[in-house]
Amino acid sequence: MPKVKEDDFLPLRDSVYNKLRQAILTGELPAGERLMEVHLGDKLGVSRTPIREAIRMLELEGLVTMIPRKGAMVSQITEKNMSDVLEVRRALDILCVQLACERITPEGIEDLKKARDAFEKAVDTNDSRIIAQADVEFHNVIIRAAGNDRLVILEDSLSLPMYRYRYEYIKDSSGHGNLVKEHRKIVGAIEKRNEEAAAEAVGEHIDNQRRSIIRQIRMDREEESMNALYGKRR
Amino acid sequence: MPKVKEDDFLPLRDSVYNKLRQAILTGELPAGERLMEVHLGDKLGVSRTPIREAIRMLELEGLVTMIPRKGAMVSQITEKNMSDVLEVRRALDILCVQLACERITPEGIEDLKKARDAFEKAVDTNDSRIIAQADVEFHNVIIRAAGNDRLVILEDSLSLPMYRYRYEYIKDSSGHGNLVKEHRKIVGAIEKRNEEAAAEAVGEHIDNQRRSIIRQIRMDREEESMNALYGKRR
DNA sequence: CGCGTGTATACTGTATACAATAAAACGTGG
DNA sequence: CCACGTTTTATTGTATACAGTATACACGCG
Repeated sequence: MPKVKEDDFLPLRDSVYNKLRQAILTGELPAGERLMEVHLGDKLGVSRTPIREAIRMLELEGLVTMIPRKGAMVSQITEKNMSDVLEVRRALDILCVQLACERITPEGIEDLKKARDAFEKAVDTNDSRIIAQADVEFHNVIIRAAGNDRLVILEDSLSLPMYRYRYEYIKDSSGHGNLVKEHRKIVGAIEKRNEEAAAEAVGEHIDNQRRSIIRQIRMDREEESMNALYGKRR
Repeated sequence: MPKVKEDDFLPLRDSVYNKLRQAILTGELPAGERLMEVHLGDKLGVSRTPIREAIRMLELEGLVTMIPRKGAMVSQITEKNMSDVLEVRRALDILCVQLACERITPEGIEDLKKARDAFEKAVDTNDSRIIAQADVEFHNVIIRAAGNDRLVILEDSLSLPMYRYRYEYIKDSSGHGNLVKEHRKIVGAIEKRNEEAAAEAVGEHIDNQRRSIIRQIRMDREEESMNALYGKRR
C-alpha cells in the first residue's frame, strides 16, 4: 500500500495534498474521477481529516471541483479553461522577464545560462521526462530572477493545469529545435537587459505552447467522443 | 453570539471562511492575531472541523500564515509583499482592459457606463464605504468584460490584501477628483476599443493606488514602532 | 542570580463517531 | 412491464475524542 508517511515532520494533509496533486497532474487520477474520502483514506493509510483538508486546498487551486453533498472530482479541462489560463500566463510571463531584465544579478545570469545549457543537454537525451524537468527548472530560474514572491506563487498555480499536457507538448515540439532556439533568444534578451526583445521572445514561446496544447486538447476530446460511441471499456 | 448559521444550505466551512475573511479584511482581526480553533469554534458556535477547513483555504489565499504545531495567524502585510502584489495586479489589470477592448459587447459598454456613473454618484455622498463599494463594482464590470474566468479568480485573490487599505486609500485620493477622472479615461478608451490608451490609463490608475497604499503602510509601521516604544495597550 | 531541566498546560494534528442527505435498490400497484 | 413511492446504503458534513508536541513557568543546581 502506498502509505503516505514519507516525510515525518510534514503534516499529513500536506503529504496527502502533494500525493493527490501529483496523481492528478500525471493523469493517474483522470479528469472526472471522483475523490471519495474513505476510499482515499485507507488507500493512503490515513483518516478522512487530512484527506478533507487536502481536498480543500486542491479545490482552491482549481484542480478539483466540489459538488455540495456529492463530493469532489478531478476538474475537467476544457479548451476555454486552458485558453484562459494561457492568456493570463502570457501576461505574467512577460511581466516576469521584464522584471528580470531590470533586477537580475550577475549570479542570476550565470544560473540562467546554466539552466539553458542544462536544458539543451536534456534535449539530447530525447527523454521527455528529463526534458520537461529541465524546462521547468529553466522557467523557475527566470521567475526567481524577477524577485517577486507573489509571482512565484501565481506562476506555480497557473502551471498546474498545463502539466497534464506537458509531456505531449514536449514530444510535440518538432525535434525541440524550436524550444532550444526560443530559450536562447530569451536568455540573450535578458542578458542584454532588453525588455522589449525579451517580452517578444516570451510571447512567441507561449503562443507556440498554446497552439500545441490546444491541438492536444482537441485530439483528446475526439478520442473521448470515439470512446463514447463504441462504449467505454476499462 | 455571532452564530454563523445564516445560510443554511451552504456548508459551515464556507460560512466560517467568509466570516473570517471579512473580519481580516475589515481589520477586525488585525495582522498578527492568532487564530485559535477552539476559541473561534465556540465564538461562532461550530466545532473545530469547519474552522480548520476554512483556515486551510485562507492559508492558500495568503491571508493567514501557518506555523506548524503552533497554529495560524493573520498574515502580516509588509511593503515588499504589497509591492509584489501591486506589480502583478498592474500587469493583470492591463491585460484585463486589453481583452475588454477586444471583447466587450454593446451591453457590456452600457454596464460600464452605468458603473462609472454610479461611482461618480457615490463620490458625491462622501461616504468612504459607499465609494469603495462602487469602486469595486466598477472594476468588476471591466473584469467580467474581459471574458476570462481565470482572470476573475486571480483579480479577486489579488485584491484581498489591499482591501485592508481600501478605505484609507479612498479617503486619501484628494477629493476623489483623480479617481473620477481616471475612471472616465478608462471607460473612454475601452469604448473606443483603444488598447494602448486603456492600458496607459489603467497603468496610471494603479500607480496612483500604489503610492497611496505604500504611504499608508509606512504610516502604519511608524505608528506601530511608536506603540512599541510606549508600550502596547489594549 | 543565571541557567538548565522538568512538568504542566494549552494547543494543534489525527482519528473516529454521529447526523443528515442524496442516490441506488427494491418492491408494489397499476 | 412500467411508474412511483419506500427503504437502504453509501458518502459527505459535523462534532468530539485522543495523541503528541511546543511553550511557559517553576524549581533546583551551579
